Amino acid sequence: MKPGRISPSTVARLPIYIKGLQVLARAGESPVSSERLAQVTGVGAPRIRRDLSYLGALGTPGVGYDVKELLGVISRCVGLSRSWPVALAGYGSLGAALTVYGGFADRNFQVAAVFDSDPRRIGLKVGDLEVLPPARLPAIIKEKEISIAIIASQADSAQYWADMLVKAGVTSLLNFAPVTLRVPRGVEVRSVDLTSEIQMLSFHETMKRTNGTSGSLHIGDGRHLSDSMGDK
Amino acid sequence: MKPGRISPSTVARLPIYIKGLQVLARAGESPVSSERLAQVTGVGAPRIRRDLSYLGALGTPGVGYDVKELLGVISRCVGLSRSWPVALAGYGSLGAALTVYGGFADRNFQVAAVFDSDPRRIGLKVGDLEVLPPARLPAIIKEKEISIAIIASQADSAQYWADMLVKAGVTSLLNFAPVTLRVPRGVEVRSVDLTSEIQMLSFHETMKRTNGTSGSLHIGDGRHLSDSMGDK
DNA sequence: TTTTGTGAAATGATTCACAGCC
DNA sequence: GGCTGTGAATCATTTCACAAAA
Repeated sequence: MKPGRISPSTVARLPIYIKGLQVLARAGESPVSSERLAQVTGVGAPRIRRDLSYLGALGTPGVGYDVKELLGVISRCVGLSRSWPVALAGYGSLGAALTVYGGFADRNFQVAAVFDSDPRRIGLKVGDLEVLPPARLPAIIKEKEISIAIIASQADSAQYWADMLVKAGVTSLLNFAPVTLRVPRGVEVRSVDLTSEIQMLSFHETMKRTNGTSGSLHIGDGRHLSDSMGDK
Repeated sequence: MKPGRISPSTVARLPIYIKGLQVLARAGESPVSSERLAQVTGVGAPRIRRDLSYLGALGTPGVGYDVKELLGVISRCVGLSRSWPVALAGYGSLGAALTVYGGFADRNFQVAAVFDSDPRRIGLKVGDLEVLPPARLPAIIKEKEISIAIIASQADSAQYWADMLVKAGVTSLLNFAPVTLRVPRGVEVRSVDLTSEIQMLSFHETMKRTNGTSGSLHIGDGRHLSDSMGDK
């Protein structure tokens, strides 16, 4: 494979490996074989070996991978060697839940600014921050050098926030609103949609009831996590 | 293509088509060409035509697809011709936000039972339901014939809920906890993990800063997708 | 003329299988 | 003996390009 280029499917699995390795690290289990890591992550061992080979030769034949070292390499690769300030657009109950949620507890991602256009929410305290109006967005994004933002607004204002965030310099968006965002080239969008996810599940249930009762019918993209299609 | 078999990638796009078609239907735009639908959904026109061909011949050459008819076919296919009772395991702030959210407003999915193991939460009112302890789970799942569940618990109890739900008869799980769930064959799991999603974004940002400044580096799985909930 | 539906080609991802190293 | 890393094979998905339909 071409150096410097890691395939989307592989990128989608790196967080899974991180999660699995963290569990193993806490248990003091090291080294780990691709087979063992396969048990922990649910990803096939050959895929794991190929994915890891993209990050450089990391394992020792006959032994396996050193858990701490591997965790370090993957973490660095996905950018966890630094802390990322994140902007949140939309402070409804989902936005509020997200600020509390565990993902931010690890300190690699910090909510650095919260915006909402509803006057009843502007000024609310969020930890040591407060909810700001859209007018403040461009200056704050630049001042705090924020490049990642989460959109947790209503569907009808999601594109508005996306446009404003991108214009201000944000190049990665995590969208929770149920709309397809239009963004310029070079801006990465990950969308997480409860409706879509649950529809995929009801599709699965519908197939199980319609097609024969074959329990081995396997629908779903295998990605453990959000995605795409291709999820993921 | 083999009848009865729709590829995972296609399934992941059906909700996108539904969303796009709903927009077009509200605008009274019909018929729609694959090219037009491509503009609205961000999915390529040839992919759309092939995906739709899996559902049976639906379009009229030279004209396009009838929006209402197409919406009906896809909706039926993903199981939206009936209503699905859904169980929620874990009633923390995320769980609470999910019950409020838009995804459930369309009445195809209704929260039919809420469970939590924290005594301080058991008994809380959730609409006309109340939060129940794990001991009540098996009977309720059977009684209400629930086959789809959402896990919105902490990471450390997610597997516990998954095991209990599956044993009670649930065959589709939507997991919001940042762990890889182990489930038997035939059980479908979709995982939505804020941490993973945001790590994929920080990977993107890291690559942009590391590799040349090429703005066209395209990471991510291409799913435009979108998804879920607004912030009422 | 417009647009679908689909073989055929191209691209991408996963698995196999084994040489080479510890 | 055990396990990694990887070329080759397999499998899946996407795109191309065009014949047939309206």
